[in-house]
Amino acid sequence: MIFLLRELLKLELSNAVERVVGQTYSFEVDIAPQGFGDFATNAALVGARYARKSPMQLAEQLREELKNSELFESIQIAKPGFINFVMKRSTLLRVLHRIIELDNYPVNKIGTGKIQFEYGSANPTGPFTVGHGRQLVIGDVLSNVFRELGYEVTREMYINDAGRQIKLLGRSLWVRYNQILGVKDIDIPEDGYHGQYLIDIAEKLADEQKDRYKEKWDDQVSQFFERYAVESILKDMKEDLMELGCSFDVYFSEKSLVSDGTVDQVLKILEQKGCTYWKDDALWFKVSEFVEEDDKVLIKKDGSLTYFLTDIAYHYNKYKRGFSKVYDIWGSDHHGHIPRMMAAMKALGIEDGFLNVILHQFVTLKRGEEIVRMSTRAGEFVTLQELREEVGVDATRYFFAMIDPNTHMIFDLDLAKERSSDNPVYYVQYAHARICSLFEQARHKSVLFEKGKDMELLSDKSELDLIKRIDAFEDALKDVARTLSPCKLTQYLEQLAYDFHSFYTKCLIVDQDNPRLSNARLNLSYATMVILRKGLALLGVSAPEKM
RNA sequence: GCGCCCGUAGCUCAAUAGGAUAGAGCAUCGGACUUCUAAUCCGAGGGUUGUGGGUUCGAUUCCCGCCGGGCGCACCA
Repeated sequence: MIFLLRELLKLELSNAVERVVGQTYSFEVDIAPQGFGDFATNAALVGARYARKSPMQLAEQLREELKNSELFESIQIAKPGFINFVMKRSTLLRVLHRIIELDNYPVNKIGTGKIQFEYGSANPTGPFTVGHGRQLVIGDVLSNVFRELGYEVTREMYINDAGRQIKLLGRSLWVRYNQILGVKDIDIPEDGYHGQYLIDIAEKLADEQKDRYKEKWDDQVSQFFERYAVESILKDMKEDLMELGCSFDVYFSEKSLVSDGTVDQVLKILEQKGCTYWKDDALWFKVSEFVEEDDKVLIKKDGSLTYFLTDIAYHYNKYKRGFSKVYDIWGSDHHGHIPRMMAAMKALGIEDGFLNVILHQFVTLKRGEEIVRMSTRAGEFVTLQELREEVGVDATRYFFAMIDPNTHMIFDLDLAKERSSDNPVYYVQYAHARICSLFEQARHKSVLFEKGKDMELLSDKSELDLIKRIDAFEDALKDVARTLSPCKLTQYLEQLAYDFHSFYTKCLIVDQDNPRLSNARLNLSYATMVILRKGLALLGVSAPEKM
């Protein structure tokens, strides 16, 4: 049974449109701007071309058709052809009753099927940077929202524990270890890892192993240092994830794709389809056959595998696991990787739409007037941990969620630190804390809170605005899913908090002399609280009862 | 040179699959606490949406050119 206001309206309108125009088309229903009633639709504007009438004429006909509906108090038509609806108060209250009755906002489970979000994937060659933080938060929030909408979501992190970078990491650690043992004339390779964290790890290692590997280097030693470095760094990374409130269902090892034969399988398929060839002692994939890009190497002439090859294998593995769609979240510097991955998907016979890539732009850090340049290899960056410790988990998560992934983001550290109380997260949290204190007050003053009663007494504009906003929660979630941008949710919550704060300022909620009106307003506050909690939980941000 | 993304208030960002008067926060100015948390509310100022065209009832949004910025263009990942 439909109880959301906009859903109800859309249904009635669709029926009317079908009767009047004789066909269906998509249109919008929104909360109307100030002075244009409760809700507004562009149905007549969009439909004008199908109906072969002017928008105003069509609007008039639709109004006539809807005249007898029980939902509306009145229907007006405005300038180019908007139809504006004033709802009956009893209609507005339906949502509220439903939420109170369920003690929850029942989101329509429109999602079907198994999907996957892959994010936070990083070389285990150093701690997470703030850039990773952005990606982690985007992925985590999107996963939460898709799950809320009914999808079966797997959160996954790909661990690039193979390849040249890992060898470099092992070598870099070995150099640090030797430096600690006093070996001179030994330096980290030019393109190796120079960060302080490797010195820390080397110190621990030197402590454990003494001079066992001093000035000794062969394949076995190399492997030992690689493993030691990766394990140490992974441990720190997982701790970081826990602190940030990000959990994954699967940590997928790149190495495992070789050992379990997936890579060979993929190579065989590509060869069979004639998508590969040998040139200069290397194996190439015919990217150019599928998209306008140059061919790429799969197996290097030294026999080692490229990242491209293992990534194809990884996505083949995802496909075999039965996901209907997978979403990869990558930094924008990887955008060049998209066309060739799409080409590979085609070559493997995987249907369009399976692989979806969400790119996020870089995070620039600003300290004072200075832009902080960041590079993992040079060891010049601010870690996610430092950021989290400076501004707190709630602010970190909220800040990353509130900006569209596609927007280049400037993170002002001083601002985040010094003016932390100006962060919008506190604005939303404060609304929740205020509601909690209202119930405290009600108990204190012995004002009775009875769920689901007296709500017909709600009539102030601020009260009705708040109801409409509560109603729109599901649309906010759908917007997040459609645009793949968590900022739609933070924006909605700020709107909701704003509507609540206005209502709070204008209406005395706990009033001993007016117990029934108080109860009505407590019910409205309660419904608001339900949404705030739910929304903040989806963001992974706490909902404090006191501030 | 080619490709991807971006350009909106002084700053950080929004603006739903083209919609009505382009919105918030910070900053600036002026109001509101003897009554539920002033981390709040009410109001004011601040914009030729980088720029020039095009598409149409209507463009911040779509298309083309130009200017400016970020990022790619590896047998790195």
